[in-house]
Amino acid sequence: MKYSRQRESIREFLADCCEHPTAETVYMNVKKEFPNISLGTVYRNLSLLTELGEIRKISTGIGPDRFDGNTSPHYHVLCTGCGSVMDLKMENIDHINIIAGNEFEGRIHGHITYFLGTCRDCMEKEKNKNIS
Amino acid sequence: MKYSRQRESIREFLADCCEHPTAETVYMNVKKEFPNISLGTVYRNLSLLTELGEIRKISTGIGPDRFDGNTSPHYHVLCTGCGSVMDLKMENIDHINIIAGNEFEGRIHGHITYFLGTCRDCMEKEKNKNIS
DNA sequence: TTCGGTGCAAAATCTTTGCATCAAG
DNA sequence: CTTGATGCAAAGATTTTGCACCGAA
Repeated sequence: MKYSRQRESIREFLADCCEHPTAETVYMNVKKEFPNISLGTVYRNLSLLTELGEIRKISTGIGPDRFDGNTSPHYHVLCTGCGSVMDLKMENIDHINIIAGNEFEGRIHGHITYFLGTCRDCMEKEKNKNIS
Repeated sequence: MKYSRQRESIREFLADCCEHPTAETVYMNVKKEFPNISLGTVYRNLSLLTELGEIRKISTGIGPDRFDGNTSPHYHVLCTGCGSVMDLKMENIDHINIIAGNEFEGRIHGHITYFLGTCRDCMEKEKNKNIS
């Protein structure tokens, strides 16, 4: 594959970014370095990097897809209050693949899981609402 | 909520349908009974029924959302070969919510999980390809 | 020089919505 | 009657793609 400065910039942005930006957010940020970059290029490179396994795509079905520069195996929580996506520090749960495979007449390769929850900030807000 | 024959037909189709149709597929089928029904009405009712908990929405991020008339707790496999979505008979894995909550500074309500796999048909096809 | 990558804009895909009309209560 | 639901079509939101040009090798 041929090198491209735009792709490199996207990769770097995702590596440094601890949130889980959408394509649009990546676009806005990479635009600072490459004012002429187009959204199409961002999408093309995000797909490419996802296929190469250099970044991960997070699809929750709620709003646009998000991307994660951290490819080490880990899970996410989607806060149902504010919609933010956070990393989750937790032990491996790959055993659920075995459980799923027990009565399935095919092969299970893996799973996609994200948790639904309420983040600390939203819990605060709830608490304050109940007081007032 | 006011009764509507269209909504009832959508609900019935999903209850009888053992696949996991997309909105488009629901539309095509309900059209047999209500030739004038519009896709907008189908979407409106699918959202409504999902909110009421009478059907479930399955978002995999691959292709359009799918819907499931079976609301009893169960999991799905997405065949990476043919894209079909199948029910999975398996024991409850709600303990992963506890695991996820252990080091999270908020509350975990639940999880969305689907498995990736190869269905029996696609395994057959793979086998035949290797022979020929 | 070659060929893959880019920018741009148009299109494709999926879903939601405004509005006049229809039908359930 | 009243009000929510429908049909239709237009618009929204997100993502993909065709094509001429540019830049990495």
